[in-house]
Amino acid sequence: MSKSVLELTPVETAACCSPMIQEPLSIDQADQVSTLLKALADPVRLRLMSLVLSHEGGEACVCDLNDAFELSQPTISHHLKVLHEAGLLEREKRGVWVYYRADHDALDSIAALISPLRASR
Amino acid sequence: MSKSVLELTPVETAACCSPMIQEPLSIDQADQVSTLLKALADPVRLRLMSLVLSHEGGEACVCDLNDAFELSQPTISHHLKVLHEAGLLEREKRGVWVYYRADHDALDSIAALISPLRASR
DNA sequence: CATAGGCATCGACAGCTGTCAATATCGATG
DNA sequence: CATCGATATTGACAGCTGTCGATGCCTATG
Repeated sequence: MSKSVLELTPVETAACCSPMIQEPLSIDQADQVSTLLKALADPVRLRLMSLVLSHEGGEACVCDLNDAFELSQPTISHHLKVLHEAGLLEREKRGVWVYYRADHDALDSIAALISPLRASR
Repeated sequence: MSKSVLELTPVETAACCSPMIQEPLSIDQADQVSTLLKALADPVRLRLMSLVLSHEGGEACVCDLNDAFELSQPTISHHLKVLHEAGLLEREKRGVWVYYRADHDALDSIAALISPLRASR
């Protein structure tokens, strides 16, 4: 999933407009976007994303992430898996440690839908 | 809930930065944002939002919305209630009909978090 | 090669979620 | 005031989700 999930027509790509304002989302578009939003719509996973994004180098080791929560290690591992399978986090194993970094294509897919709603009246 | 749910410091409001990049989300911020995202993270509710947003006048009658889905009337009513209670849709009864329109403050709260992620790297 | 530690997977379980049929509510209208 | 039509509420149920303890896998290191 290296390409943006949400395919936009030229009209939809215009600065002012989003598929959500320009015209109703198709069923397929809604399914794709909701998959991404479901992955993000959890307080633990939001904090995981923000920890990775704000960490130096834009990546964080699982060991660091575990320490930021009062949750069991399997639970954090589960949340990281959800984010990874949704395409929001990339995983890289280096030696004993596993590092996660944000996948900006997936973030773009969400932002492309949500951002244009901001300025509209 | 007429005020933005997500309070931003001046630094966070700067054009380039989001709380998610600038520094990790607080637990409270994550809880608030995830509440909004949970309401939005459903294909039916995404389509409902887009139908309301793209409808002329920025509002839509429940009767129109029901016709757009092959779901029972109580199910659509349930989804509208979820969006309304999350603060994403405003409800107004006029005569026999009920009209829904988007609450742009709530949409701003989400966009303020997500939009800045778009340009980053 | 035995051990230790970092991380993932498995199995279980309580709680939440989406859906529907049935029913209630409420305003318009005859 | 009796009825009808537009929405909401209720109750029920299957399926999904977040969490944990136990366990497995893999890599470094002695």
